[in-house]
Amino acid sequence: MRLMSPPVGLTALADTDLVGQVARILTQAIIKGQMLPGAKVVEAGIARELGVSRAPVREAARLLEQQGLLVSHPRRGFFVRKLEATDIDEIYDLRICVECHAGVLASKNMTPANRDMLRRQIDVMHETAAIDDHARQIEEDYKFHRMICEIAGSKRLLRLFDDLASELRMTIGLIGRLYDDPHRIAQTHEALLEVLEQGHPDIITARIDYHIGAAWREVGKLVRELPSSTNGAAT
Amino acid sequence: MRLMSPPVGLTALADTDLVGQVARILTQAIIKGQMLPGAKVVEAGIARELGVSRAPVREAARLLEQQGLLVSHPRRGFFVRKLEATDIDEIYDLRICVECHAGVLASKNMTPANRDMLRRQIDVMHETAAIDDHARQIEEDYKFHRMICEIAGSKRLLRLFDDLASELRMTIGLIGRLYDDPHRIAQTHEALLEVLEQGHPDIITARIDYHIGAAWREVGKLVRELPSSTNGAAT
DNA sequence: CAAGATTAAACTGTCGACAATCGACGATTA
DNA sequence: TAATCGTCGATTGTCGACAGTTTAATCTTG
Repeated sequence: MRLMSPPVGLTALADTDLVGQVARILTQAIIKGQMLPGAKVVEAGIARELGVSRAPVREAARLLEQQGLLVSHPRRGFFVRKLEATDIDEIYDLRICVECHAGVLASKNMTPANRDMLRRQIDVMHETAAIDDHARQIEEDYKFHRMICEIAGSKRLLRLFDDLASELRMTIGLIGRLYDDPHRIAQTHEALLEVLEQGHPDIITARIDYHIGAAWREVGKLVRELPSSTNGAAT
Repeated sequence: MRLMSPPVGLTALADTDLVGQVARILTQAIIKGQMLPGAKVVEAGIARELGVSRAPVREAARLLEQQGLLVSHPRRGFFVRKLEATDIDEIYDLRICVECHAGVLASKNMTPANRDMLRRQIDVMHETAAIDDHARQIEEDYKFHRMICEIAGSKRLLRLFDDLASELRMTIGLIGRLYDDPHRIAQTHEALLEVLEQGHPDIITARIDYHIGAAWREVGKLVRELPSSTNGAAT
C-alpha cells in the first residue's frame, strides 16, 4: 500500500557526514585566512578542537589535498598549500580554457529562465557593490561564473570550476581587496551576458578570454606585491 | 664551509605509502575489469584481501571517489562507478577542450628534445600496432596525448588529463577492442605532431578537435551497443 | 501464495590505542 | 666554534573494536 514515504523529494539532509563537515570547516578556515599558507595541519589538534576523532579529519584532509588546498608530506603531515605566482597563472590559464568552453555550451542551452537567472545575479552584484564587503562581492562574482558552468550542463565542467574557484579563494584571504571598482566589474558581466545571448562562439570565447584575462593581470600584480613565497616543500 | 652534504642525488624511496598502493591496486582492478561497474566495494573485504586494516582502504576509496572511479552512497558504501553514455560525452567534450588548450601551449614550448620524444612515441605506437595487445595500444596512445600535456607545462592541466584518462580507461575494460586500425591511428598522430610543430593555434585546435572527436564518435557507437546501464544511484 | 512484518547478518562510520617516525634540542668531538 | 650524533617529545600511520544502520533472510498473515 506504500503509505510509508510521503513522496515529495526533499534534499536528503544526510548530514551525519562528518567527513564532509570537517572538510567544509577546514576549507572555510583556509579561505578565511585562519590557517595561513604553509601552516601545518595537526590532525590531533583539529580533531580535538572539533570534538571528533582523527579518522574523519584524515579523510577530510585527503579530500582537500586532492582539491589542491592542502599538500601532504608523507610521514610529516598536511600543510596548507602555498600558491606561488606560477600557480596563480596556471589556475587562471585553465579557468579561461574551461570557462570559454562553458560559455559556448551555455549559450547553446540558453533559455529565458537561464537568462533571467544570470540577469538577477548581475543585479545582486550591483546591490552588493554598494556595501563594503569584498568577500561578499567576490562571492557573487563567482556565483555568476558558476551559473554559466551550470547552464553548460556538464557535471565535470562544474566540478572543475568549483575546484579552481576554491583554489583561487585561498589567495583572496591574502589579497583582501578587489582589483577594480565593484560597479565596473558588474557592468562587464552585463556585456558578457549580452554576447552569451548573441550566441557566436568566437565572440563568446574572445569576450570571456578578455574578461578573465583582465582579472588575471590585476590579481597577478597584487600577488607579486606580496611577501615572496618559498614553496611549502621544505628541506 | 659547507662540507656537510656529499651532493649525490639519490632517488627518494618514499613508498611506505599504503594508501597510495591500495589506491593503485583498486584502480588497476577497476581498469582490468575485475571489479565491474556497479559492484559494491566492501571495505573489510578489500582490507582482508590486501592484508591491511580498513582505514587505508577507506582513504584510498575516497581518493578514487574524487577521481570519479567510485561513487559513495553514505551509510551504504562505495560502488564502482557506472559510466553512462552522457558521461562518456562529458568526458570527451572536456578532453577536447583541455587537449586543444594543451596543444597550443605545447606548441609554444616545442623544443627539438620534445619533438623527438613525441616522434619516438609515434614509433612505439607503430611497433605496438604490429602485436595484438589492445590494452597496450591504447596505453601508448594515451602516452602520446599525455606528453602533449606535459610539454604544455601546467601541472593542473596534466592532472586533469590523467583524471579524464583514468575515467576513460574504465570503459576500455568493457569495450575491449579498438575503434580503428592501430596503424591508421598512429598515422593520425603523425599529422598531429606536424601541426604542433607548425605552431598555428587555430590549426592545432581544429586538428586536435577533429582527432579526439573522431575517437569520441567511434567509442560512442561502441558504448551504445553495450547492455544499457541504469545509474548506480538507486532508490 | 504473495505482501508485509520481524529477525539476523553484514557493513559502515567512528573511536581510542600503539608502534614507527620525525623534528628539535642539547651533548660531543674535532 | 661549528658540525655531527644521540635522545626525547610530538605526531603520523595503522590497527582492532564497538555502535548504529542497512541489507538479506525468515517468518507471519491475509
